[in-house]
Amino acid sequence: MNLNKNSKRRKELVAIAARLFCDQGYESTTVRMLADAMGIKSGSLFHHFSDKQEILYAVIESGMLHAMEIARQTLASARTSKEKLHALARAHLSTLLEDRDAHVVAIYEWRSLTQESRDLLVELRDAYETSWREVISECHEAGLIKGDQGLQRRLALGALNWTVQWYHPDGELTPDDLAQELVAMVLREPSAV
Amino acid sequence: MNLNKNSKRRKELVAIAARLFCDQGYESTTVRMLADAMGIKSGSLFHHFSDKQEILYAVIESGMLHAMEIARQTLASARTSKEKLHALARAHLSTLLEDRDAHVVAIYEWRSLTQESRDLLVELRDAYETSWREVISECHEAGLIKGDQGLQRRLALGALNWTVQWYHPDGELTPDDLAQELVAMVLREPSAV
DNA sequence: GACGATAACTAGCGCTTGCTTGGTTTTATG
DNA sequence: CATAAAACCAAGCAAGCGCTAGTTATCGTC
Repeated sequence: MNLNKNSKRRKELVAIAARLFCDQGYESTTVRMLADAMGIKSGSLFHHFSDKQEILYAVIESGMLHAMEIARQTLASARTSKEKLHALARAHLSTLLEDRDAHVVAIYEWRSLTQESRDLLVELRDAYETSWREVISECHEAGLIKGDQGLQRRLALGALNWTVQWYHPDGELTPDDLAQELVAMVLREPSAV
Repeated sequence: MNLNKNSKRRKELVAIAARLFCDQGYESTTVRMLADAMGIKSGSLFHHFSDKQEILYAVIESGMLHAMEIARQTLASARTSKEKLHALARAHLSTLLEDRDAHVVAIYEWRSLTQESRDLLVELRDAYETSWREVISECHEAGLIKGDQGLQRRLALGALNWTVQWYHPDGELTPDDLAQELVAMVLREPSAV
């Protein structure tokens, strides 16, 4: 089996798997379907991945790493704590759209990961959410908002994650509108949309 | 096959199926597992349901019907539009907790329904969301809030539905705390928690 | 106590699943 | 241009899948 996790070929395969897992679900996607979509035979799949679950892990991990990178970049150019909150919301929506397949899979197929894989990914997610924790904490220190920070963070992230259920970027609402409205809700400011 | 959809026995079986589907996912739950948990043999399952997918449909339908009933009751005793919004949020959280299995299944296993089943359940869900549409519209007419009503409804329902991911009622936060905070966010009032 | 209806059982069919094996072709590198 | 590594293929195994067919127990009703 090829162990090079950063090979270009592997990334292609992971993206293809993400699409199938997103469209039909992990359990309903067979290794034969995956292989067909990848243009190889099902046996060849196991040259790239040790088993089917590892493909799922790779899909979710790639989505999370990408999300963290985008958040880091977007956050870099934000000054005030309100700007930072907006930056996080905007970055979150960006990855949810750009990398939709992987994130839908992360949300829906968590259960199919082995415990070991789950533990690894929980670490990644916690690292990501730390940015949110810090920024919301800043908003509190700046006096922009009061109350339970953990609750506010979870309600906000919930509202954002749920957008994969209904949001299509070809409508009237832009991702920026969504981010604006969410920040307004969290900071209890009048709606700007 | 037994066609009586309201039999007590069938409701028991549906509740058991809900638990297994919630814990392991629809595709990963075999008819043999279901039958074991029900205390019958796998063949006997098909005396009660025509196929596996019908069990999934029954689980989700029961959760939705229950949610609508709770919402109807809770709404009846609310007077002001703010009270109504709180009532809806509280009712939503109640069913999410009381009937957690069914709602988790509804969220995660939607994809495994046949198109026909999905269409039927979409009608139910739309009927339910109409309550939300009406109440949020009332809040706007009362001048409590401005902006895009559909966006606000979706962000609110998203935040609520996402609670199944993290909320455990044995912590410090009560469901009422959650409802209060959500209403405060939607109506842009200071946090009360 | 015979009857129909309900609910359960036994046995297994036909097919699909994830994965393995053993060997061949392609690609990259010194 | 020789060689190793990477990529692929054809074939198939063992296990498990949803579901069916035919049969037997249980129960209220006349």
